[in-house]
Amino acid sequence: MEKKRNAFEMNIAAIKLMIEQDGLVPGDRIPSERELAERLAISRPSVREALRTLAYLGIIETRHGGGSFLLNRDDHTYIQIIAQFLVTGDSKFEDLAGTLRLLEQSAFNQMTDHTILEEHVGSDAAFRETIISTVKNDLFERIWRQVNAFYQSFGQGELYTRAEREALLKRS
Amino acid sequence: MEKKRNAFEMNIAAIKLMIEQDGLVPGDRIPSERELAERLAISRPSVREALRTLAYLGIIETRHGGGSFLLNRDDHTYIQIIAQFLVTGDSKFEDLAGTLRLLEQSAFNQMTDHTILEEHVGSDAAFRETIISTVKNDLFERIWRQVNAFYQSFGQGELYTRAEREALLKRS
DNA sequence: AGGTGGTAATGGTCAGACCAATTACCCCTT
DNA sequence: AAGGGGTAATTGGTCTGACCATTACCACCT
Repeated sequence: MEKKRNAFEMNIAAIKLMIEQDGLVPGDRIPSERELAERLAISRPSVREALRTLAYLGIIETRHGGGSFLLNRDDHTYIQIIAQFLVTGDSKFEDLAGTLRLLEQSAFNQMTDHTILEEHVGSDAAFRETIISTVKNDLFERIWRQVNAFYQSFGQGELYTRAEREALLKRS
Repeated sequence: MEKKRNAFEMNIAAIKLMIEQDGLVPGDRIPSERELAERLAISRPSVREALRTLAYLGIIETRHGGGSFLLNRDDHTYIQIIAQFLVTGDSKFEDLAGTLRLLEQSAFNQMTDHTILEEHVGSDAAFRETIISTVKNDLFERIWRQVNAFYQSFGQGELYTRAEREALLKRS
């Protein structure tokens, strides 16, 4: 008997259920706030609290005067949200570079053919991007991309020098 | 010049900033909705929309009549939220295990002394936890912990068999 | 000092209003 | 009939105020 839960979470679940039952697909418009309030028998402020959360998570997009629309899964931003809260803690900046090195090293080690990196040895960004892309793991890639974005936001330059990149290739 | 952003997201950022500036730590009570509305010069409904989102993400916890409290980072529930939305689609669950393996492999490779792992070879969880802890990188450890929590939420068992763990040690 | 009750503070929810932006529609012109 | 323009309706954005439910606080009584 734990169906109590917060009414707020129930509202989110109800909206998601309604979206599913109505057979809405990404790009479709969901009912207006006033219509949702009526169908769910709750007030518009309550509907808005749920919709704002869904919008923050990237599930939907709201356009002033236009309505709310279901977004594609690729547009979902919860990964960014997680990273945002992960990084804004007391983690030190040098952790960023260290984490990037660890991620890229593990990706590099699992590569079977390193020759495709030779053409990118001149560019730090392309070199590292190529390494990550060979993993063929979407979650891993998104994590790396987020950490890298934070690293870049600090205005840092290259993570490796050209000599380091060449040494990596020579060693393999 | 893209500081426009949604007022809603600015409110969330403002609340997070206020929490930081006030030096609040997990467990502390944050100002009441009415006080927040006054300090941020916005209405209570707007404050609530932001607070409900933070509560849904597990950043804060609200108690009816009691107030809102800052939660521990470990209590954050965005992992469950992601799972909730991700699991309904063509979720690539295997990405989880793959990402964990990559993270732990990179951590393992940069260890200089593998002997401390011998006493934990009997426990998959302790074995992997020990590997990660040797990195001494807070951000890396938090990322791994989140991904691992996500993996555990699927009710999965051991990531490696005992034989695999022993083979790892023997090879080093 | 300990328990107890009342009161204040706080979150939960709602109704209604008004503004801003967009969309839909109808009418007019050509 | 087709196109364009302008107005009305729709929809999200925000606020005010109110009331209830729950909790926290504190003075009071025993």
